[in-house]
Parts: sequence; structure tokens; C-alpha cells
Amino acid sequence: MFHVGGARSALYNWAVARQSGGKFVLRIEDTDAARNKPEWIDGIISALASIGISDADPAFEGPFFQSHNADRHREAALRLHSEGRAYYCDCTREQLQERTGSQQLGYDGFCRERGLEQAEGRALRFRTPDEGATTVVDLIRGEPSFPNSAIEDFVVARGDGSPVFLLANVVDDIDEGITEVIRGEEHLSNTPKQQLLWEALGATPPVWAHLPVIVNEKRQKLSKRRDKVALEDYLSEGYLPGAMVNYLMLLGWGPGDDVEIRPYEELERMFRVEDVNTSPAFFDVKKLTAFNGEYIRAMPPEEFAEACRPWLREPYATWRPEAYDESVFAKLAPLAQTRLSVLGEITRYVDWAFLDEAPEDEASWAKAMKPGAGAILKDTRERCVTADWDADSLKAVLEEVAAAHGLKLGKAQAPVRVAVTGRTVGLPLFESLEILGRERVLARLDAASAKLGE
RNA sequence: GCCCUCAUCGUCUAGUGGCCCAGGACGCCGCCCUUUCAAGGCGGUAGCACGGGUUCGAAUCCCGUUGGGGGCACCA
Repeated sequence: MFHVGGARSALYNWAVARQSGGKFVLRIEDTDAARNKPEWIDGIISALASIGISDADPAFEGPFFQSHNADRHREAALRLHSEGRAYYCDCTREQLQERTGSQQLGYDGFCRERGLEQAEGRALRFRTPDEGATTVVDLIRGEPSFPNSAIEDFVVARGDGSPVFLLANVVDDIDEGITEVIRGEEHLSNTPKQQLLWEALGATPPVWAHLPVIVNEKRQKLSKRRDKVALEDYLSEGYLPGAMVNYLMLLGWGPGDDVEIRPYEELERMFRVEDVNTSPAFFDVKKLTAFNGEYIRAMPPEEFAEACRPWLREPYATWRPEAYDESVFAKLAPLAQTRLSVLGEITRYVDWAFLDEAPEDEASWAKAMKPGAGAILKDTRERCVTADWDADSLKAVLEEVAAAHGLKLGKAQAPVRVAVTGRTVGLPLFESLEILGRERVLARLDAASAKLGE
């Protein structure tokens, strides 16, 4: 699973990497996943691929798992200790709480000068400077400065000797020669710690860029528990990767020339991390959906029909698989293209053509089958028997029916539409009738009359 | 509690001292077109959080207030 938040960071990183001819480094942070679930990583790679970030591209490097580098991480931890930058500590959480009084005051430095040697159960803590401040260079936030007194002596290796993420991350970055780190704002607070580590390890810290978080309607950071954030979910509903990418690029940044909908290549060229906003951005599905509609309408018709395929099959199709007719869909597709904002909607726009009977929809039926509907159905049926079978003629038929009943065409077509397609809203009716064919139309008209008669 | 950070229409943004009584997009509301629904066309609604400065001039700079968000693990 790859999240929209991660995707946006990836996109921005990607743009920067390609602009500069540099490398895009993908780091998988979850060691358990890296070890136990290779398919999870394939998922990330394919999600990235679907939005245009390809591991076949020379700019792409990785993915890296910190576990692959475990020896280097331990080595770094040991080095920090031998150089006096870190010390072993055997304090338990309870002891610490007793000493500091209570809650979240951070570590009090109790073991700092005890000179404890490495031993099972002793964590390694980084010796944070007592005075001064740690200033970080951030491309989009200037130079945030953190008083060192507020940074506790944090743990870099656990009691069993295993390095924590923070250290592993820094070691990997140093090894890979990372010069720019573009990531979410949630990491800003940890940045001074990481920078301290870079320096302690004798390396020149990178330039950072902390992107504003993406929030939900309640202005909270998107979370996978509460919010729909999995890229796959959007893809499976029929959001186009191109639209998603376009939208994501605009969350926290704008091209400045008032043109929002444009190909990624263009956005990539115009993008500048320095111009990224600093305030949280709301992930607005409505706008995403509007973009998606634009992208759908912009597709060549054949491409559109092709793109609809997945939603015309198994989990989505409501008809018998063998009832599906490629040539019928080819005629329906152009009628549907301007009406979809998400590809997944195609199913309910065309199902009536492949179902044995008109689909049932109570609300539609109730709305269209008012008194007088029966007569219209009967009348239409009669004229349909002899009418020329093309959209124009069928329109003429309905116009005659409407006139005969003193109705406007809009009113008169409603019962027929529901009788044939099951719903009050749908594709243009006369084309639909033509495509369905006289025989099946007559049958559905009869069925509806019968149902009305009861 | 501590540290950090943010603040332009409902939302995403443009804007980096005069071009801004603030531009675009989504949404919303009208009208036109129309066989339903869309699409399309035209028009409209709505914003610089607040209070002080600085300046001839502030959405843009400074200070404060208020209000958001994030982080403070022997998680990643």
C-alpha cells in the first residue's frame, strides 16, 4: 500500500532528481515489511510505476531497506560510543519517571557520566550538546533552529544492540551520498537529532525540505485508519494515474501561470521545491474527481473504451460474462465518455445493455411510472413495431407520442427510458434504443406494461 | 508540559512593498443549450485571522494575540 502523502513526496523528489540529473532514492522504512513481505514492496514499486515513477528509469535507485545495512548501522553505533558521542544507559522507564517526577520530560542524563560499558539490556544514548542550538537548512522553511537543551539524550541503539531507525536512516543516507532530503513535515522535529548524528559521524548534513502535511476535512494529518489514503483504492475506482499525479503536484504548490491541468512533464519542469507552500493542504477528493473527469474527456475514444475494460469484468460486472458484447460496448462508450468522472462508473451506465432484463431501480420506477405512463408505453410500443430503427426515427416516434399525449418530449421519454434502461438517468435514449435493438426494446416495453398492469 | 511550525475565497493555490478595492481552479448559485444526466457556453457568490507597529505606500516586513498542525518511545 502506498499513500497519497508518500506519493506526493515521491513526485516532488522525482521532479527534483530529474531536473538535476540526480538520483531518486526510495527508502523502505519498515524493516519488518522489507524482511517478511516482499510483495508489499512490489506494491509500492508498482504504485509508483502507475504514477510515472519507473524503476527502469536511470534516475531511480533502490529500494533500500535498512536491514540490509545492519552491520554498518552497528558499526556506527559502536563508533559513536568509542568517540564519546554516546554512552550506555541502564535506566528503566519506571526509574526515569520516579526521578523526573512524571510524564514526558525526556531523559535526564542520569547515566551520562557513569561510564557504563556495553552490556545486554543497556541502551546506547547519544550525548546531546548542552548549550547552543542546532540549526537546520530547509529549502522551504528557511533555517529552523532548535535549542539543544530541548533535545534529550535520545537512544540510538537498543538494549539488544540493534540500532534504531533514526540512526539507521542517517547511516544509509551517508552511505548513499544523499544531499537533499525531501519528506513530510512530521519529520521536522526529528531533524535536529538526525543532523547531530550526521555531524557526529563526520559527514556534512544534507539540505532538507519538509513538505506540509496533507490533511483531512478535520484538518488532521491523513491517517490510514481514518482516511482513504491508499493509492490502490483510488486506482481501482477508476481514477487515472495522470489525473492523480496532476492533482498531487498541486497540493502545496502551484505553477503560477493559472494553468492547473497539464501533463506531468511540464509540471516537472516548472516545479521548484523552494516554492512549495508551508501550510497544510486539504486532500479534496471533489477536485481530484473534477480533474479526473477532464482527463477522461481528453482521451481519444478508443483509449477510453480500452481503459474501461477492468470495470466491465468480474468483480464489477453485474451481468453474465458471456452476455457482454464488445461491439455493443464500442457503440456505447462514446456516449458515456463525457458523463463519467471516474472510470468505475461505466458499469452502471451500460449494464442495461448486457443484462437480460432492464435493471431494477425502485426510485426511478416510482418517479417515471406515474399515471398515464402505461398509455405512453403502449403507444410507443405500437409505433416501434414499424418504425425505422435508427436514433433519428426513434426520436421522431417519441415526439409523436409526446404530441399525442400533450406532453413535452422530456416528460414522454421518461417511462420509456425506465422501461428499457431501468433508470431515470443515463445515456442518450434514442441511441440506446437503436443499439439495444428492436426485439429487446419491445420485450422490455411489454415487461414494463405488464408490471404496471399488476 | 516542552520543542517546532503554520495562517489569502468553503477548498487547492497565484501573489515576495506600489501592477491587488487581490488573479486562477474545484465547489456552490443563476442563465443558455437540451430527450434524462452530463458535457459545453455565459454570468455570479466568496478571502488577505485579529491587534499594534515600520513605510509616502503592506496580503507582502517586524512584534504580539488568537487559532490550527506536527513532534517529543529501547516504533518505523
